[in-house]
Amino acid sequence: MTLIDVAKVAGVSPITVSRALNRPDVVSESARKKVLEAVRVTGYVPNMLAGGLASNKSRLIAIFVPTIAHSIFAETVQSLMDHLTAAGYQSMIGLTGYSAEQEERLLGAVLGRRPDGIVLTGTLHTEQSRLRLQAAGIPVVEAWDLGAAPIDMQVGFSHEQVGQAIAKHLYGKGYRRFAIVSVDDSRALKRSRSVATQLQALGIETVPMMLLAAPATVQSGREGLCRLLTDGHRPQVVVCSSDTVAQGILAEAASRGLEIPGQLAVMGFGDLSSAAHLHPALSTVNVDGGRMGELTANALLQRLRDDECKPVRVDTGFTLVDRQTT
Amino acid sequence: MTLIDVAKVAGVSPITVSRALNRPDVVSESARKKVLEAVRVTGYVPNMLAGGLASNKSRLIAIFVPTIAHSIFAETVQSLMDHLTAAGYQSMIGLTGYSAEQEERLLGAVLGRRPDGIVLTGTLHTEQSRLRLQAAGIPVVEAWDLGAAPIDMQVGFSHEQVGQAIAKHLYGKGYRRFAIVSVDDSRALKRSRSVATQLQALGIETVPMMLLAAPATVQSGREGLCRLLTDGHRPQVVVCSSDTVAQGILAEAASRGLEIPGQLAVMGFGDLSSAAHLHPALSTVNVDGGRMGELTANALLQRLRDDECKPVRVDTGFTLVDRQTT
DNA sequence: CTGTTAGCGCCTTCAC
DNA sequence: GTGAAGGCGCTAACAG
Repeated sequence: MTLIDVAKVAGVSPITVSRALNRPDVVSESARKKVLEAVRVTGYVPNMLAGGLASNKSRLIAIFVPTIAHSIFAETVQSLMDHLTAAGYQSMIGLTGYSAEQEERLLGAVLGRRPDGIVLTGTLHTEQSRLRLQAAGIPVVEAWDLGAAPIDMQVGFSHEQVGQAIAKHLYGKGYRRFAIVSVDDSRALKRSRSVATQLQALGIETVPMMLLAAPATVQSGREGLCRLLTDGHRPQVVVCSSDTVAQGILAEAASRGLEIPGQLAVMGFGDLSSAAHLHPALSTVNVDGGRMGELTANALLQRLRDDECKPVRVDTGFTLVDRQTT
Repeated sequence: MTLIDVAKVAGVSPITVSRALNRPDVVSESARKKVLEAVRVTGYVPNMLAGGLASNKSRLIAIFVPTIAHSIFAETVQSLMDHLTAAGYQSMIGLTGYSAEQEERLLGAVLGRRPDGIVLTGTLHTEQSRLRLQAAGIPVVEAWDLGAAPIDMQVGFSHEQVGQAIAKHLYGKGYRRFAIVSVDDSRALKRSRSVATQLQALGIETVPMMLLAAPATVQSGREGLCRLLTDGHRPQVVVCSSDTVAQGILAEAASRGLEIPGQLAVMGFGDLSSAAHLHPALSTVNVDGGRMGELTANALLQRLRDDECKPVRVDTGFTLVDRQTT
């Protein structure tokens, strides 16, 4: 079934069918009716490969995420996809979480589909990849960060500020013996280092930090606490690089009979909607992933409509939620 | 940058470039080298829209999932995508979790990309959608179920058997006062009803069942237990339609000071890798989502290679894990 | 092993 | 408001 078949059935020229489907307002009422009816009768499904080739527009947005399972970005991606779908765009998810080599292959394959735009949630691992992205000449939004040297647009927050907020808040509550359990990922490290730096500025000399291999798992969180205690550290509060790590800490603490937050307070980090029920006394820094997805979609769609509009840079902020009674 | 540019640089004809890239084995060593070098120099990225249009093969697999955030299918999708990527296919995720109307539009849009195959994880909501899928004439795999009237291939397990296994196991442990908290989703209902039916066969007359609106959330799980208790039920064990619901039950039980599993035992259901750390005494029926993804990919890839191979129907089974000490 | 020819299904441009 | 011609970038089929 092609446009031509539909045109024959409708008794108009192929181009009129195309217009009736893509720019209904530019076609007469009667022509549009005939075409729509013919589409219904024939069960015609427009071929977007052909359409994209001819128009040089794919109506496709590529979304890069480190992983999809238990991802801190899940809400963002869901919301982003919803908003893009509503605007008539489709999304293609690329999983970057593995080797840098695989990431480059993936980028090549995705770029081959000629997406109209690209969203990055995690970070691209190689400079080469960043260059190819730039070379593609399409709008790019980096989400979940507000780092230096943006490729194009950014929608996110400052990981340094998160770390500072955590340090100040916990210090203000009177804690003096800290520990950090962090995944070895660039943004997680930004937050963790910022916590340590700020604590030092407040006079806390030593802040033991356990570094775990990415990706974060509950299991690695458990191990983090184990090693901390084995090494002889006795923190009053553990700052985690993510809620997943925090969950591991909580599980390990439970199995050791440690009272939360009395004997050990825990601070997590993650998406607003995912952490709420992990533990009644788990404090967290929350980010609204859904909103970030929406803002990302808006930034992209605006640029897609108006190529010359100024590049967006949105600070979505974050919220420190204290659930500790102490 | 087009194939023709590369051909000029390499000093061969366009078709040789095409072949060097797509079927390297049918091209001479020297030609291949020249082409690869020219590709490197030019930074050429093949246009898959054009390629797909010409060859009538998109190297694209569509994956339909109800939702991506906190999804029971996350591991399956991740694994599936990994395996498809390794085989040179890209995946396009469609989110079906909302209105039936939206689902039909989505299906139309996705079919417009001419995917080479389709994977369904959740169920399609309308008959119309099923028909369009059949009409597309491409391989379809339904995952996470082994229901009657398969569209094409199936990789999954029997939800009825899950229900029966749960009922028999808990009855065998001596429980006599049951309750079910289930989400209102076709497969969840299959499991929950099967539990109730089997319990009745074992002589348990009344099994109160709380039905919650989909999608399952931790919050709805909490409410399920609240309503159960408010209604005067005092179950020894609550069977949940998913781990997410179970998590809600656990949270609510904790806030009421109910001992798990002494005062209230809980049975969940879900993916192997996600439930492990929710609660030390949470029993579950586990399904290996990663393996299901792999088997799904294999079924699809095999069919894609050999169009005439017999349609696959794989029972992946499930595992009942009892973590209760009682 | 390599090249030529033709066309995939649609949209752009320009004319009416 | 509608149509005719041409081409988007690539590959199938056939020829050499």
